[in-house]
Amino acid sequence: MVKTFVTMNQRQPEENDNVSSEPESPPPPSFKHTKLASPRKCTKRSMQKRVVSIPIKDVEGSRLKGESSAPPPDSWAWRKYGQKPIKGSPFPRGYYRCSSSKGCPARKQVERSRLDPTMLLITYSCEHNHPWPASRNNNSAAKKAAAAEAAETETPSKSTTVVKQEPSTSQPDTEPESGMEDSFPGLTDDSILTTGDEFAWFGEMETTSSTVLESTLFAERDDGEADDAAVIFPMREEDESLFADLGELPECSFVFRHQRNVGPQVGIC
DNA sequence: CGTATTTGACCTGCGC
DNA sequence: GCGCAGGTCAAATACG
Repeated sequence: MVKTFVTMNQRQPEENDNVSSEPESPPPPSFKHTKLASPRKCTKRSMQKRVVSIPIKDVEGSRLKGESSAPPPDSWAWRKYGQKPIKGSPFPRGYYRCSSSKGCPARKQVERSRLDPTMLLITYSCEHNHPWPASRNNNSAAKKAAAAEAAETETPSKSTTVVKQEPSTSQPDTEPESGMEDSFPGLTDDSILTTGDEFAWFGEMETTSSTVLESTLFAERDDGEADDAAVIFPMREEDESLFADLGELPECSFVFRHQRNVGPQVGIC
């Protein structure tokens, strides 16, 4: 339901490789067997991230064993590969790797919001320009997730989209009232859409009810205090046009069909 | 028995 | 250069 793409460009200013036509080679499937730096290079330098915040109640159906940060079900299979306590946060962060297909570079981190423990912050990341696997729901995890989602009886609600900053140290959620353009003057349509293709898969992410988008992209703002800023804005026409380009993705339309009954945001895929 | 999760150790990046 | 924190690995364990 979230339909914004964000490019992680938080370090070297010259890192325009996010929009480069020279895609970085995907990591070899075997890199995990070593402890070399390549995987980390992938995550830090050429990784795109997208942060989604959703109410925990919306994912309760999928939570297991009272886990504090169980991920909500979505169309992809995720395999947990780690969990770490985060400094300053009472809640651990879970690390998940995409298991929908072999060699899938996508990862996501799931943690509770420090400011609002009722919210789950989910950071999706994928190596820049790495194609998202065409297939999905092709393993037991995906099926389980789908089943959990199906079992979810809560009524989808709200259609508010929130875009906020999320610096690496994590920040509390606040709720400015201005729209995206006002809050993020440096953010152009280009800055978002240039990664749309690479993040096509993300348009498929199925979440429930309200959605919060958070991005470190905005952490580069002028005053530096924006770290704590979150911008909540209703999905509007310009936003729809912003996401319109993503509509060309066939699977995106799948999401649209899937959630067409939950509100106008489903049409902005 | 195969797969997923847990968890301690290890590695890397970054700030001081 | 050092220490800290975040991120990942991989062995052990749990689960279906």
